[in-house]
Amino acid sequence: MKLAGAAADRDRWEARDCSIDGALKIVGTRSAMLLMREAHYGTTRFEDFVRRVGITEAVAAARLRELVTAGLLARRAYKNPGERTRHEYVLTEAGGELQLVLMAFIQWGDRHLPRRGGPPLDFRHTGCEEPIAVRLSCAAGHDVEPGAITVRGTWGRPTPATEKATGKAAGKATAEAAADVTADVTAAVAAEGAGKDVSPAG
Amino acid sequence: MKLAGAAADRDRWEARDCSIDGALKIVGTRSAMLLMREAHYGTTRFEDFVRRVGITEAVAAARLRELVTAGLLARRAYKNPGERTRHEYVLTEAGGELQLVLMAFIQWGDRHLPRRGGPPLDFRHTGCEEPIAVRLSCAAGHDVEPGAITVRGTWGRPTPATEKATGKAAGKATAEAAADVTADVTAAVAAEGAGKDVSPAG
DNA sequence: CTGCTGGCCATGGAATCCCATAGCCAGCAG
DNA sequence: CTGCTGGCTATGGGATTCCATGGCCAGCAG
Repeated sequence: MKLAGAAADRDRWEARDCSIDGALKIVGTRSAMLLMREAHYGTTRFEDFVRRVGITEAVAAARLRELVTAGLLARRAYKNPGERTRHEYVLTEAGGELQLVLMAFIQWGDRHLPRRGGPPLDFRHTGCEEPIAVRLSCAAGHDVEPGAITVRGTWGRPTPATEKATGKAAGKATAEAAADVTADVTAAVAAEGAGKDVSPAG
Repeated sequence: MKLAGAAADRDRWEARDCSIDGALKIVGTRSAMLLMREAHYGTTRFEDFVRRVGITEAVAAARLRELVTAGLLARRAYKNPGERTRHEYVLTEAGGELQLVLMAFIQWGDRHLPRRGGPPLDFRHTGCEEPIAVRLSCAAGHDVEPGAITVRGTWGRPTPATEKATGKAAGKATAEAAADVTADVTAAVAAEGAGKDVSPAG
C-alpha cells in the first residue's frame, strides 16, 4: 500500500474511526466471529449455535444479543405446527456481507496455517463447481496486486470519490479541512458518538 | 452457502480445525489486528507501532513477538549511518496476504458502520485510480454471488480438489476415507470420538 | 398437575487482554 | 562519564471474555 494525499504522512492522522477497529468492536471476539460463521453455514437455532460453536449458553446468549443489536442478525419468532413458538437468528444484509471477511480468513488460514492434510472444507461456485477465491479488483476490472493500492485520506481536498461520499453529510468538515490540512484528523475523522439504526433485511 | 457432500449434515462434523478459528488465534486480538494494519500502512519501527496503534509498549512488544513467531512479521536488524543498530518489523508473505482480510474488514465497515461523512480512507488501484473492492470469484472467472457457494468436506470421498490438495500430504488419509467414510470426521477434521453411521449424503 | 425441553439469565472463578508506571540496557552525543 | 533515546521488560490493577454450574420460564405431553 502507498499512502498518498492527505494520508501521506502517517503521523498526521489517527486511525480512530478506522473501519477495522469498528468492525472488531462487533465481531472482534472469537465467539462472535464463530457465531457468524455458523450463521453462514445455515444455523439459526440457539441450541445449535451453542453446540456447533462450542461455547456456553451464557456466552451464546450474550453474543447473539449483541449481534442482533448491531444489526448482523435478526431475531424472528417462528412456530412449527404442534410445537411451541421459537426464535431463530437469521442473517441480515449486513451479516450476510460479512461473508467476504469470513472467506478471507478461511483463504488465509488454508494457505498459511500449518496443518496436516490440506484445508478441511472446500468452497466451490454452485453450478460451475470451480474453486472460489477472494480477490481484490478495481472498478475498471483489473486484478489488484497487493502492492498496487494507493490510500488517500478523505478529509483533505476532495478526491473524485469524496466529492459524493462526503458531499451529503460533511460539507462543513470538508471545507474546514480544505482550508487547513494540518490539525484536522481528530476532528474530521475521529469522533465518538454513534447513531444506531439498523434494519433487518433479506 | 450450501452445505453438501460430507459436510451436508452440520451435526456430523466439528469445525475444530477451522481456518477462521486458527487465524483468530493469531490475529484475534484488537492489538494484533491493528498492528498488522499499521504494518500494511508501512510502519516498521517499534515506537511508531506503539504511537500509531495507540497501545502500550508492553502490549506492542508482546504482540509483535507473537506475530513474528507466527510468521506474519519478520524482525530484522538495520543500521543507519551514525545511529545505533535498530530492529524493524517487516511483513512476510503470510503477513502480506492478510491484506485481503484487512480490506474485507474495511469494506464491510465502510458500508455498515454508522458514521457521519463517509469512509475516512479511500483505496484506489495505483495507476488507474479506480476504487478497489474485495470480491469473490471462481476459477472460471465468474463473480460469485453470496448464496452461490457450495461447501464440501474434504474428509469424505475425494472431490476434484482434494485429489491434489491432499494427494501429496495425506495420501493415506484419502485412501482410508475412500474405503470407509464412517469414522472419518473426527480423524481428519475434528479430533474427538463420535463414530456414528454416516449416510453418503449428497 | 407434573415432567420435559428449548431458550435464556445469574453467579463465581479463571484466563486473557489491556493500561499505567517504572524500570533496564545499548550505544551515540556531549 | 553522563545524558538521552529507542526498544524493550516488569509489576500491579482493571476490564473483558470465557467456562461451569445451576436456576427460571414457557408451553406441550402425559
